[in-house]
Amino acid sequence: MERYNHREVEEKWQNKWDSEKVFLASEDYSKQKYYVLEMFPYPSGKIHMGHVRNYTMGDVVARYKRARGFNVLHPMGWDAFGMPAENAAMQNNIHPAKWTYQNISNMREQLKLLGLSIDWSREIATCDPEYYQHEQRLFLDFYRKGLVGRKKSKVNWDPVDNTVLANEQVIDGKGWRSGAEVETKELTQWFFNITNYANDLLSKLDKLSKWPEKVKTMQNNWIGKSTGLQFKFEIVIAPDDDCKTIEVFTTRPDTLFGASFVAVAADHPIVKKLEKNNREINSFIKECRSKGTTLAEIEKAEKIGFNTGVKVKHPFIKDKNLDVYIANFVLMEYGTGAIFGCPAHDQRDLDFARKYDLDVIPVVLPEDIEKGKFIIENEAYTGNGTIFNSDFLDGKTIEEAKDTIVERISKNLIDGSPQGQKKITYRLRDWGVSRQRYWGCPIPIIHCGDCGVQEVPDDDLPVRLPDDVDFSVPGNPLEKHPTWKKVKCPNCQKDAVRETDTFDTFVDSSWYFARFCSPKANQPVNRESVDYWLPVDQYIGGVEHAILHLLYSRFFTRAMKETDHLSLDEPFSGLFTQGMVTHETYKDSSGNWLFPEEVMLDGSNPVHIKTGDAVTIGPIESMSKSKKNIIDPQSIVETFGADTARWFILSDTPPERDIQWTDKGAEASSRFIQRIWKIVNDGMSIISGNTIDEPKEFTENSLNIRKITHKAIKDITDALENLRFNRAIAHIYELSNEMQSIINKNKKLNDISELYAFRELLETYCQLFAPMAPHLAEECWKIIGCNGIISQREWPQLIEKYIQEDTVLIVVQVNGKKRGEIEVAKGLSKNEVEAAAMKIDNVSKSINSKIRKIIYVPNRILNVVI
RNA sequence: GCGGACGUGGUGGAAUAGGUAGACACAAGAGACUUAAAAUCUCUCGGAGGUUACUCCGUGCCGGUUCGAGUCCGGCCGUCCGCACCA
Repeated sequence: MERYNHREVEEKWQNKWDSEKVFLASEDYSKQKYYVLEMFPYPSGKIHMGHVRNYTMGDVVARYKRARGFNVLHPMGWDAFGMPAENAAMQNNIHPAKWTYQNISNMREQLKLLGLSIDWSREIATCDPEYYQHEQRLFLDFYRKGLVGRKKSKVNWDPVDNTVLANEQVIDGKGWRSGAEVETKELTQWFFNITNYANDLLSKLDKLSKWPEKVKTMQNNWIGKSTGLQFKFEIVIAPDDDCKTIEVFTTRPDTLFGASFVAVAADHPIVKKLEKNNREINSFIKECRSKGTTLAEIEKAEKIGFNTGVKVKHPFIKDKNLDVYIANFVLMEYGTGAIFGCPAHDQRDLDFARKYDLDVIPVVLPEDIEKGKFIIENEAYTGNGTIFNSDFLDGKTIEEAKDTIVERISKNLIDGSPQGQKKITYRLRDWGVSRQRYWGCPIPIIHCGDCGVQEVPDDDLPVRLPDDVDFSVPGNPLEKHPTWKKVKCPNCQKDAVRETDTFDTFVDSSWYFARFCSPKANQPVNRESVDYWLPVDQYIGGVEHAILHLLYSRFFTRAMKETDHLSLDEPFSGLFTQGMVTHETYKDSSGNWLFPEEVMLDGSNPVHIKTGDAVTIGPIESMSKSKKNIIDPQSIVETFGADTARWFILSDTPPERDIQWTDKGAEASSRFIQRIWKIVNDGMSIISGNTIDEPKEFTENSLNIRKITHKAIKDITDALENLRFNRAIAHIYELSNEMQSIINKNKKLNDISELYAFRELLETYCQLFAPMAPHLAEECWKIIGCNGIISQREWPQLIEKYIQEDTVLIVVQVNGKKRGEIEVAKGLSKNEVEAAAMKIDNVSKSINSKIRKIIYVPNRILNVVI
């Protein structure tokens, strides 16, 4: 027997699959389809272990479903627009397109080495005008349907580089390149009106039964539906005569009598008026903005406020006025950008009240506390109770009080309209898609001084990115390009300018799954194709996309339905979110990170290979370039082969959890690949290579072999159906151990039924591990003399009768503790099992008092309670 | 800060419906084969006690429900992820 040579074998079968077109999806729409998709990669240059994990999982599903007879669509493409290409252009003076396409071609080669069963004929890259022209078409279709709008929004502005910064480019409030203090600036930008669908996106989550609960919960919270009261405070002391009211939103109208202040966002319209001739307010607002633009930063920042001097009238307490503060924790994006604060029953309001010495008036009394003894210290009371200190609400429950307030306030009229009404608010905001960058899909709009916003006419699509761009000066190259933006207005033919913003790359990835169905269609999608292939049956990717990408895709699907491109709402019927790949980290004595290949073990002490210096092993973290704890998949594939890499990445760790890459584990996987090869070869020799027709009768021994075979079919099929790849592999190990022991016990099999049973086992074995280690499986299939390509074989059929047992093992407990076990015929009565159990010495010994009751779970457990 | 998850031997993990905790693997140790090594094959492997039979303890911590809890409930501790311009 020759040692298994992964280099030769893997290349051979990859070529064979290619030349036989084994993995092309069929356009025969009468077949039952299965669409499996992994989130497509950003072409950063090299594949990483996260990709290996993601694409291997998808590949196992694709191969398994193909074997189950489905017409499988398993495509691959590139999320090819984005900032890194522009950074490369600036740093290395290489054109973003050139950089991107080099990376794509490099990564494509690397992916091919993994032996993925991908239909490469459908490959797409989002930076290709062939792709993005259709995105422009979709944008215009959405625009006409009112799904697109323009509004002002804030961006991070680097005043030195004169450029907009992404959140990740702002480090400690400073620009990453210039180091300048980042400012916030308002720009008019394009938005998709995702909030139109807020309720639909929320309510249809329930129907996504094959999505992880946690992702649905996260989306649910993200959309953040809340029902409350929106009402106007009348202003008593105003900044000017135009300001008559401030409108607030609250989910706790029942606490209105506990209100002690009103707070507005720093960019509330009223603040803009106040700010004009007030230096103090001006500097306060600057301070608010310096705390950062992300939600996390804002909410982590210390709660600060500024008393504006404006006062409003309490709607129900005569002569009571509330001070209006500007507060950094009130957000313009949510509700009305203004709130009333009830410190006794909201922690944030309480912290604020303590800081500025405001009244704390409790209005909800907990059930078990007396009125006089209920004191709020430093913890707000948010629980249930009875309303008090609240005039006409006293004695009511929270719910009753809410209803009463809503009713009363809607009857108050201000200038003839109700002072307030019940209102549903969402946390979800419209999706800002404008980016002031070059390497993205141009937004197909023309701005005319006279006619305003104009669509680019259909005949002029696509709007292509210019090739000749200059990255030597900071800022958007499209803006700075000498000619590109200069066009005639399609309406009046006068001079006009193109929109120089490009799309957020999330737009590109919000519909690529639909494009894969008909990647060459001359409209965004071909209706017949998408109607057949969509939805994606199994989508697999990182949990970091649980909210944005998935929500945007769900929105796009709805918008494409409304514009007659699709006929469904939900793009992904099954979703799986995989964990990350982690590795130990290493640091040298001066605290520099080291690559794993720079470290070796001297005895049990890690040392630097070159210098011999001691190395500290740090915590296990997800692989990242900055910490250098990365393992290059290509070198793993070269050393051990693709099957080993695939095997390791699927073994042991459940797919949704983080997996730790270890050298030992990779070596063990490699050894196991060799072991399979040996078992198959040894197996062939104990049946002397025989092929036997199915005999009429089976010996006990051969029935045992068939039991092993069919038990394995059941276990591995179950595991794969549920994406429990680690368990599928554990069952392969188990099966291998069984086969090993048959081989050890029998130098040669002679009985016809045993020969038949063992050959069945050998063939089944190869088929069962084929989705995980496909190259090895093809080669083994050939060695055992089977024809054709195993990747095209039908999945082995489970025959139930071979795995049926007539006896069961029943555990006998006394007071819940195991005291023995008995093997009895299946389906025995409680009395019979009881009698058998009492015969066990250890059981009768431990029953030292009267039996109180006996619990019997048929065929499982008997518990004697004394 | 808000939201979401996770926590089981030296290690990764298994336990599908509340019913034998530790499948399978890694590491470690012992043995067989070999002139030797590698490879391969076989066995042991949560802790404590006991010659064996077996007993007690044990799934982050504290409490609860139950005949029975890794699994369900309440509270805590720890770790990780997301937070709208990274993709």
